[in-house]
Amino acid sequence: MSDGVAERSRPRDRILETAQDMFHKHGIKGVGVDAITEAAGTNKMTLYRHFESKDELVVECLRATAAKASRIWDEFEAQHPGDKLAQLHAWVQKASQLLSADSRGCDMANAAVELTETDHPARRVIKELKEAQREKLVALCRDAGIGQAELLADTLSLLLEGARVSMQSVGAEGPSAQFVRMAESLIASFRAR
Amino acid sequence: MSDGVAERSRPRDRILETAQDMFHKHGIKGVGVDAITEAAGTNKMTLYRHFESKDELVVECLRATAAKASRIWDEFEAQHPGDKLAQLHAWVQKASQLLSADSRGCDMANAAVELTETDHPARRVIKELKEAQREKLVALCRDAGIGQAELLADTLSLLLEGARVSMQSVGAEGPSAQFVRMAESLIASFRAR
DNA sequence: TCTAAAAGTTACAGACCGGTAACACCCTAG
DNA sequence: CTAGGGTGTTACCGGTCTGTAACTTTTAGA
Repeated sequence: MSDGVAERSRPRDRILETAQDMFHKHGIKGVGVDAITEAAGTNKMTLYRHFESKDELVVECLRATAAKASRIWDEFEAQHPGDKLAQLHAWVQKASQLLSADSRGCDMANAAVELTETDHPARRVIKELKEAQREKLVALCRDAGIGQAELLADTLSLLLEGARVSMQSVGAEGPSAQFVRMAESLIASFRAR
Repeated sequence: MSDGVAERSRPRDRILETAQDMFHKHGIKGVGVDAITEAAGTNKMTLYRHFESKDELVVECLRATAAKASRIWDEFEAQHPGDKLAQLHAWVQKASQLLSADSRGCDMANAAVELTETDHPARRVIKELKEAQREKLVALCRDAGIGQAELLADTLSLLLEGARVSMQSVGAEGPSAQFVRMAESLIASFRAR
């Protein structure tokens, strides 16, 4: 009898994974630590033995999701070794998959919207992780031989960020439905210069 | 002795205006009705005499901000009567002003991120108001003589939406700093077709 | 098997939340 | 002047939240 998400692993791992899922679905302020621990098949005391506060748990969740995202970049390299342009197209393809169905968008962006306290510990790591992702995309564009790599990377970033939040306000049939077409024609346009 | 935001107007108006400001700054779940009424120079009972719940207050706030935004479109027409292309450039200019300093982005998008309950009354109006804004921009692009008006409007929408959320995660010096350049070169590119 | 660490259990503190009841007040229209 | 609606005040309800204390049970390793 498995608890679905929560297999019999170490409680800390179960809490981290369950928290990621619940924060994503219901928002950070929309889910309490009691609900997390119950869904993870453990209890509140155990959570507070592994994480010094809910805020720190949030930080760890964001780091974990960023680590998962980072692994996707490794797949790009594995699928198209050395072919940076193909990897860029793979990025577009992967990004478009994030826009299907009922996804609730980017956890880091959502957290930035939700956690308005300017001194919240998560704000630091959100900025760090987002900047790291940006530099990865810039490097990919540059290595793909595109002249204005920073500008293309930033444009693609904003398009994706916008598409992921647009989905949450008007749904997947809104402007975000055209993401792939926008991104591909942008890349073509930049390559033509 | 004026209370800053809260002049001596009708309590309902003060509550509405104060709530808009506080929801924008601290988020919806980040501010309680007590804090709103206190800042508005009134009390909780008066709030509940004018709004049947906090959720309904949120809805009214979103409608109010949308109405303000709608007034800006009238300015475009007033400043450049009949010249739809100039109005489109004015839109870009106005949009870029939303990206300066420490703005917390679009209230409707933020609310969509924050209010994860699928049956929240605000979700209806967010979708309605966002779709209305989209159609306005599509019409503007079309009337400006651009062929693929829908695609340009959607691209500009996603860019702005992305820029406004990017600001909240990495700040105004991130990708959103290039918004004007992106938007203008997009418009030029669409016009050249 | 014995031991020590990890995990579970129960109860609780203190704060905040949305929302309501009852009552006193004030200000304006008639 | 008076009546009545809008407003202010205080107190309260029931619920939820993060975080902690004290204690018991389970688990894993030597």
